[in-house]
This record gives sequence, structure tokens and C-alpha cells, in this order.
Amino acid sequence: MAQNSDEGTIGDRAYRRIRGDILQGRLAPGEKLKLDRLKEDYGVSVSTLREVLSRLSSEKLVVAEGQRGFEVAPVSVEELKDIASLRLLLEVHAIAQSFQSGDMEWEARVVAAHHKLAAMEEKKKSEGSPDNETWKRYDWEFHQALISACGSRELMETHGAVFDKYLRYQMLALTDRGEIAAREHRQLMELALKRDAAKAGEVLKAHITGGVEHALAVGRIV
Amino acid sequence: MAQNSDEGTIGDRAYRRIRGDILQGRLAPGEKLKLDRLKEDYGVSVSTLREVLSRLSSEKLVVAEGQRGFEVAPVSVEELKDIASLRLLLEVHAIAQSFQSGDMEWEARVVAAHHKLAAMEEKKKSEGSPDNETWKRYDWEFHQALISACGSRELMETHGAVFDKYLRYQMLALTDRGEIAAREHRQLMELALKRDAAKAGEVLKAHITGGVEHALAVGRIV
DNA sequence: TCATCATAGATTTTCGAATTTGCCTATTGA
DNA sequence: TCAATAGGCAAATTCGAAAATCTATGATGA
Repeated sequence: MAQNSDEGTIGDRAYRRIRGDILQGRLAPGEKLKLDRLKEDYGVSVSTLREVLSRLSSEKLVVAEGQRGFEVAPVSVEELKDIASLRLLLEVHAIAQSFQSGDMEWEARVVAAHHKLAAMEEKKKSEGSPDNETWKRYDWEFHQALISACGSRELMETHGAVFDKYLRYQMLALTDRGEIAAREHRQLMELALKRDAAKAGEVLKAHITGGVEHALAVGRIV
Repeated sequence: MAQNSDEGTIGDRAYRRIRGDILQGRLAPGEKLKLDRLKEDYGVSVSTLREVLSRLSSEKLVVAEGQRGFEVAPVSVEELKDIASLRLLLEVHAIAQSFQSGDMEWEARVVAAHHKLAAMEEKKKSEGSPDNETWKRYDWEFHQALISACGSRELMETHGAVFDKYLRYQMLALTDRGEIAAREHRQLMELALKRDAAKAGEVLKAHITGGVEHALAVGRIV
């Protein structure tokens, strides 16, 4: 069975690793990405690295200026708010579409994704936070499931890209709102089954703006 | 004075050329992009080419599957409709924001962009269509100007990416609706000055869906 | 006849070195 | 003292060749 981190070319694997390191904050915002150092750290050649960094710069996770090399994209409260409001726009619209045309398979996906996420949230409450990475993946999978019946591949991919950037801020702030977020997730699932898109939009708005405020309150974002 | 096509590294120039060739349809949808041939055509080495193609594949203008190389992203009526509806979502929202907070500078940008576009549309009507490329750029600049006061960099960049993909379909269909589109452009400018976002949204919807229908009617999209 | 496997050719992926460019420091001249 | 310039070093960019992978063709055996 092909492990995710084993499949694809060397370049693909390096891409996933570096992308993950940026999203998780292991590569800090604004950090200079010197080719020679990365070559050591990730064990690939400079050409392959450039390929990877080019991809990431077109996703705006890395900035490439002139012929002065690459660095990790900086963060700012302004951008966080901006990303959050774009996520809200896309996700509210996608939810409305999804709620309208979702079938039983879709409901099953939503319930299943919520089950995994809720279990993780429960575990976090009792044991602290052992594995931020998989928790965030479950969060992603749940929101992805909610909109998975929207019928638009473009919308889902664009939403995914924005969501990942949003996630980077959450990881950088090392913050989560625990029970509040868990309750909102449950509400979203229930509203999905009731097909109440209007109410779901409101909950989502509270969910996202709440997440932003909480991240800013921690004050780790410059 | 640095010409656009002269600035940046060799890689950047190749990127712009290849991207343009895809958008203009000179590189056909689905076409296999063999490294050796491109090496000749664009006069750069394989490593540089891969870097360029990686960037383009993260923009979904080329697809890169496994270790079987690259090809120009295919087109489909389904994707055209999908892209159009995403463009509509983003642009309607951005217009509403922009109309609300646009200042006099913004109005001037809108009027100026419309002036250039209208002149070009007039010229096309009388002389046929000599220069599709700059006409489409003026179209882009006008729509960009309309939303330029929306206050969200993320929204504008995302809209720009979607708009370019939409444009590729228009170029492939080699179609324009001449006077109809010109009239809609004028209406949009006038509504911008009147700050009537609701009506502008309706006109934009007609503008985009009309463009899609017209492109499909020509039947050049598979 | 048909499926399976091996082999050769074509193509992609990866690498390390050569070239180019930018940056810092020291020297010169005013 | 300060501005300007040259030189040297560090880093990024670009290249072409070596290695890995895929694809098409033909041979083998049931």
C-alpha cells in the first residue's frame, strides 16, 4: 500500500514536506530560504528545490523576489482578516449549494467526518493536544465534506487553497477554541442534515471570525 | 526603460511566454508538452522549463501527472460553466465592496479603463479585430478597475486567476459579442458612478452568462 | 490465438557544476 | 568625512549530462 509520503517523485515528496513545514510554522514567516541549506535539510538538489519553491510561490506560501531568492511568505493581521473573509465568502456560498443538492452519500460523508473530528476534539479536551497535525486535517476534512456536494470543482479547489492559508495562521497562533469550536462543528453538522443553509452561514461566520479574534488575542501574529 | 518582456530572469520570461501561449490557444488544450521540443521552441534548458511548468501546473493551466510529464490543461464545457460561475461569485461580491468604499481616485480609474476599452471596441467594430491580445487586456483592466476598491488583496488575486482561465476559453472560442458586450461595459461604468451594486451585479451576470453561451454556440470547445 | 514477459528506445526526473548576479567591504579621490 | 567605485565573496540562476522511469515492440510459451 502506497503511503502518502512515499508516493510520487522525489520532487513531489519534497514539495509536501516543505509545504507542511510552512503550514505548521516549522519554517517561520519571513525566513530566508537558502538553497544550500535546504539542500542539506531535505536531501534534494538545487534544481529540484527551485521547482518546489516555484510551485509554493505561485500558491503565495513563498515569495520569490527578483534574483534574490526565496523566502517564506510573511504574515500580517491584515492578511489574516482578508483570508478569513474570503474563506467565509467561498464557504458560505458552497454550503448553500451543497445543502441544496446533497444526497444521502453526502450526508454520510458529513456525519463520518464529524465523527472523526468530534472524537479528536474530545481527546484533546482530556489529554491536552498531542497531535495538532491530524486534528487540523480532520477539521479540514469536515469542512471539505460539508461543501463536497456543491457541484463545483473550481470552487472546492479555490476554497481548499484559501483554507490552507487560513490554517497556517491558526497553527502559528497555536490556538484553538476547544469546546466552542467543537460546539459550532456539531451545529454545522446538524444544520447540514436539516438543510438550513441560512443558519449554517451564520454559524460559519461566527466560527471563522471567532477563530480570527482568538488567534489575534494570543498576539503571536505580527 | 524596462520592457515587460525583458525584465526578470530567463525563467520569468519563459514563464510569461508559455503562459501567454496557453491563454491565447497557441498551445492547444491537451497538447503534450515534451521537454525537448519546448527546449528548442523557447530556448531554455530542461531544468528551467520544469520550473516554469511546475508554476503553471499549480495554476491549473497545465497538468502534471505522475512521472509522465506535462500537458496543457484540457478544456470542457463543464469547466467553462464552473469557472464562469466562480468568476461571477467573486466579481459580484468584489463589486459590491468596491462600490461602497470607492473614492474619487477609483472613479477615475474606472472611467479611464472604460475609455481605453470602449475605444478599442469601437475600433474593432470598424476595422475587424486586429489585436485580440490588447483588447482582452483592456477588458481585464476594466473589470480589474471596477473591483479595485474592494479592499481585499486576496479577493483580487483570486479573481485575477479565475478571470485568466475564463479568458482562455474566450480566446479559444475566438468569439466576442461586439456591441452587446460594449453596451454592458458602458452600463457597468455608469452603475459604478451611481454606486448601484445590485443592478451592476445583474448586468455582470448577464455579461458573463452571455459570454459563456456565445462561446458555446460557436462550438469550438469540446 | 492470446496473454505474459523481456528488451530497446524515448522521455522524464534528478543531479552537480558552470555561469551570472547581487551584496559587502575596502580603497580612492574630492 | 563622505561619495563613488572596484574587487571579492556569497548566493541564485542556468545548463547539459547521468540516472530513473515509462512505452512500444517483439519474442516466448500455453
